Amino acid sequence: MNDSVVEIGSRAGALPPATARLSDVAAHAGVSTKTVSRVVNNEPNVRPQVRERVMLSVVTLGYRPNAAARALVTQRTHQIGLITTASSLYGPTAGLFSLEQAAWKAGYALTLTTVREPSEGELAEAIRYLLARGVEGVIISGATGVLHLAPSALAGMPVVSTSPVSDAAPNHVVVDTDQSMGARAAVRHLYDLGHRRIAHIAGPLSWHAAVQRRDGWLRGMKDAGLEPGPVVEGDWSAKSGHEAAFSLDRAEVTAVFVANDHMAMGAIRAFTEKGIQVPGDMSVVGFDDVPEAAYQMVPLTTVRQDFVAGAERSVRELVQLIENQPIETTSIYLPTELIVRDSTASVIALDTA
Amino acid sequence: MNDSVVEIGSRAGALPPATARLSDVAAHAGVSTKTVSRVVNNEPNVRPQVRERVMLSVVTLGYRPNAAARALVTQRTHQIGLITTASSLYGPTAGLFSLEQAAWKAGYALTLTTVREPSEGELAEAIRYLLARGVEGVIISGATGVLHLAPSALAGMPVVSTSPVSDAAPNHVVVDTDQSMGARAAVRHLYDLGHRRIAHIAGPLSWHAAVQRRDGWLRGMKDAGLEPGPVVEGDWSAKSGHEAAFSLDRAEVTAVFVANDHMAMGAIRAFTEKGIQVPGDMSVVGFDDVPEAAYQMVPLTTVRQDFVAGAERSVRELVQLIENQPIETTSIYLPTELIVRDSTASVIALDTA
DNA sequence: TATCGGGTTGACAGCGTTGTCAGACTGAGA
DNA sequence: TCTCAGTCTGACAACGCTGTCAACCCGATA
Repeated sequence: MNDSVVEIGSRAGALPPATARLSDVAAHAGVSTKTVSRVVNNEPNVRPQVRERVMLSVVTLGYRPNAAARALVTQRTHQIGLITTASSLYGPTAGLFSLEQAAWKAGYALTLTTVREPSEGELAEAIRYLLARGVEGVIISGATGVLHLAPSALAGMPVVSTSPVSDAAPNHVVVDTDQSMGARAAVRHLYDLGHRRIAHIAGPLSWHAAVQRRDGWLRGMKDAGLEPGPVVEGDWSAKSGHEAAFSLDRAEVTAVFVANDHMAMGAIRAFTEKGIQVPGDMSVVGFDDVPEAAYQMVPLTTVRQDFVAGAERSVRELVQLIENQPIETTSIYLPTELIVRDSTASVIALDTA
Repeated sequence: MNDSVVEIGSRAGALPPATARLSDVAAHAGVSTKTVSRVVNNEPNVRPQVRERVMLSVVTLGYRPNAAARALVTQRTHQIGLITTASSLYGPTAGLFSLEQAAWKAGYALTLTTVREPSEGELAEAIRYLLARGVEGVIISGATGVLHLAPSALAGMPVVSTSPVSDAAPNHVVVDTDQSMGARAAVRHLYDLGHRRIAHIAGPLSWHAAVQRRDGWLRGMKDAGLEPGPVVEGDWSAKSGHEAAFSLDRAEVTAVFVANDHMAMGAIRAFTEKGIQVPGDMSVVGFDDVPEAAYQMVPLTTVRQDFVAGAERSVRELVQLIENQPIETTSIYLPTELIVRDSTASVIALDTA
């Protein structure tokens, strides 16, 4: 007895390669498997002395519970699936790690799945895949327009997504930042600076987020009594922002609301190439507030999203769904924040120039 | 019989909510569970007629195999764990999705884990966590200096990482881009442009990648017979690049090799603020080739890494390790590519200016 | 017709764990 | 000392699947 204590204390070298089972621990400690199970799961009704002896055996044998066996009998896997678009866009990515941390804290593991294109077919395949892995709920992030999820494919599984779903599913919550409000704030900001002709460089309109931002811009223009300027559709990339900006005419437009920061960077670059100064001749507002936005040659005015908060909220809602706790609402929209930097300026300055 | 065929054909409405078991399918098809198992697993020795009947029952009942039960009996989970740093840095992130796709293709699911700080303790915790989840191998990405992995913690589990491991473990392969060579190429490029006083803005030197790039720069300087300029350590962020650049003296230095693109962006911004033109007065080379690097106000000369190739290779090696196939080498270094754009210029132009 | 061999099928055990339930043990009170 | 309630402990079945092995069927051959 004392010997083994010493051995543990000194972190005896190699652990047994083949992992011990509950019954091995039981034999080693001289108790039943059930008692070991109780100790391992921190259940009550075990004499402290026995508990200690069992724990010692657990450590000595390097016992680790077998997740599959446990899942089989408890019918719980404590796994949640994440479906996201396979692109290193800042948005979907930024939330990813917060998602994992939140899931970890809640006692769940994250299984990752990607879809190239958020088509109904690919989505269904991803869901099947996760279902087969035994996940207890799914988070659908970033991608896609309104989701068309065959309810049968989901089999009643809890889902949290950033996009709304066509058929109102029973176990579904939408958690997203309030894209539309963010866009309206951007327009308002430009309006307050005296801009009246404001264009929009949109994201790919197959994305719900892109539609939301465009609609927010439209709404903002209408609210201000302005005629919406031209809209050009990009694909979120700096490259596409660069191209889009080339098609914008300085005579028609004094400001652009761009659907994300990377396109905004491309746009600013394009304006510069055309001899249009930002913000002197043209104001630009981005969206996302990527970390490097503040350190561009022209620090970017942009709309900040709180991806961390979104991720945490998503996990919270999903876990509530999984554990059958009551949920308050089925759609949650998180606030955005306008960050004013140097890429926007008063139109007065322009006119006097 | 015909009835059910029709029902299937018309995609009869709601599927049963509780998922059917193998025995249910067996009963429905009038065969043994073993036969259903054979059909589901595509094993031979089942009469085509029976096979079809079983498949029909599978579809009718909406049967999905129970992963836990399967894992329990086969002792295989087909899950691999990913440990990565919880930051939306471009590098670790860019490979993530390729990793998932490669794993999917190889028939494995990815379980995600993050560590805040790649300390020995956090790493051990993450490994324990993954082990408890039953992963068959682990990929450690991005983070950290030389890994100190207690072999006991790993319990002989296959590991692929981007950083080398202190104790040579038996089941371990390193897959990384050849950071050092990339850095040397950058220095060489600056040298060829006539630069002789070249500084370095390094990443956090707790990162293996940062050390590699700094050492590559040092080596490149030595190879060219140059005295290494000052080194300033950043934290990968644009902000830190901005700060670092402020401490660099134009009188001492005509070029900077920056350890990643985002710091390079911050540095360029800082130089501009100080009235130092890039590339006129100062050449800057980045590292990574982030998508927006080409669309900066000063398009960035940088060293491109192929994250996709790295991810695919990592999965390939890990799967080989898991499936006990022979591996060729225990460390693999992928090539980089120098992308020359506008942030570097000949030093001649500088002198004449 | 009897025998043989291949393809096909099913009975049964077992993977490692937890839930159920009955039994054993304990100390307090009569 | 005996009873009783409460605490502790273990035997056993079950979770859903696959591996093993024996049994069966069939046509071909002797």
